[in-house]
Amino acid sequence: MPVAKGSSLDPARTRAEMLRAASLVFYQRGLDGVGIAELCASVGASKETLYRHFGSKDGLIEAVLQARSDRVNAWIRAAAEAAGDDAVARLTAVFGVLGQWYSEPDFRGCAIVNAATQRHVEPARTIVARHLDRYLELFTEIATTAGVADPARVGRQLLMLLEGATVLADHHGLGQAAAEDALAAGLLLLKG
Amino acid sequence: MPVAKGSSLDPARTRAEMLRAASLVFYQRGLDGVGIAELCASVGASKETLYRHFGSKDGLIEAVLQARSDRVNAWIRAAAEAAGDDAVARLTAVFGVLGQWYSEPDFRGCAIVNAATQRHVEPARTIVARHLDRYLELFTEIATTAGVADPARVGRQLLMLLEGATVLADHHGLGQAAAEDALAAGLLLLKG
DNA sequence: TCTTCATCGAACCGATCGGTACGATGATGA
DNA sequence: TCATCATCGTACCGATCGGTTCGATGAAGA
Repeated sequence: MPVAKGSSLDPARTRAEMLRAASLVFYQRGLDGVGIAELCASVGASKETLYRHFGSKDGLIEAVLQARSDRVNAWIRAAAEAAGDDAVARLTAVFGVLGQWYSEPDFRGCAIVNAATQRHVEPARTIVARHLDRYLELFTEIATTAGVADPARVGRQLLMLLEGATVLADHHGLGQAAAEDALAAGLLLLKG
Repeated sequence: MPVAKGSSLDPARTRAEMLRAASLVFYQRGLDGVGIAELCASVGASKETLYRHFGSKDGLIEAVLQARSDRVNAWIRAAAEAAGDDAVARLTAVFGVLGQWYSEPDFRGCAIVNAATQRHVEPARTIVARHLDRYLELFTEIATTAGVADPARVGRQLLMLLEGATVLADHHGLGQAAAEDALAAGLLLLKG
């Protein structure tokens, strides 16, 4: 049998699959660019199931953004920690994975920042603020390790380079080159 | 009499007023966040007039973005040129006006970049690309004047700082401080 | 076996949207 | 004076949207 009619699989599995599909399509076409009905059809679920899991479209969006923020943060953190304790090596590793990301054919900028741009409402603004805070924490650590005079400021400046590089990679076709330029500027900041 | 019923004023004046109102409300609430009917009501015009001037909502959006890009470019250029020929003074002037902008209570990031994020279609992407090109031209000029080794790269890095500072000012409540941090980093880049 | 529960699929709802059509109104220029 | 034109206001259209409801179906646990 292809798909069961009743309770098909693990409910948690269904929920995760919805999150995955929604994350992809929201990122590619925007939060208002895809409807609930189409989204449900794409994962073979019914609206009722979606609304039981997420309550509303905004609830789904919030869950999507939170999951994506967690995933990106883990990804960047892992790259930094795999590079060891040296500040230069860690920063190089971070912009290295960013460069990979920028080069993906479906890259469309930062999904969390993009979403907050489309929905000027509290939940989205809160999630993007926390997302940036986690970046900031990492960059401030790196700046501290590098022994710069004002690690907090250098952390903010590194974060600006990251976000700026993301915008240029998206809207100016720079791709990997954006990450390289940003890294070069970041290394200069670390040297003081 | 409050408002005339027939051809009220200069048609060009009506068009400009529509552009102004649309620019504001699209910026504050997003392209999909405001409908044509409400927009027309807010300027006391009829839908027929709007569609005669702009053809479609997308046509209106395109005109709004183009006008805003021109206005921002002129604003930044004027600030740079008023600062004289010195590279440091010019860069300081540019981030000075950016800091003012970031401090405005209704600041919501770069309207052109935001719009391109909401509409992944060609016209918007083209306008944002040209918008960034004009920034890049200015920053490359400044880098050249400063005598850095690779003015094109430094120009891109300065643009990243601008876009990154814009994102942080919007989503992290940094306001003017974002411009100051970005300027400090930019000055370091100009020194090589 | 019987009950409970998650699920599907489809119908349905009210609201809103972008866009069009039309009659009435008044300003402009011949 | 008369025709032209831009405009308003309103009604209307088809489509789409987020969200709800309901009967049928089947899996899991008592």
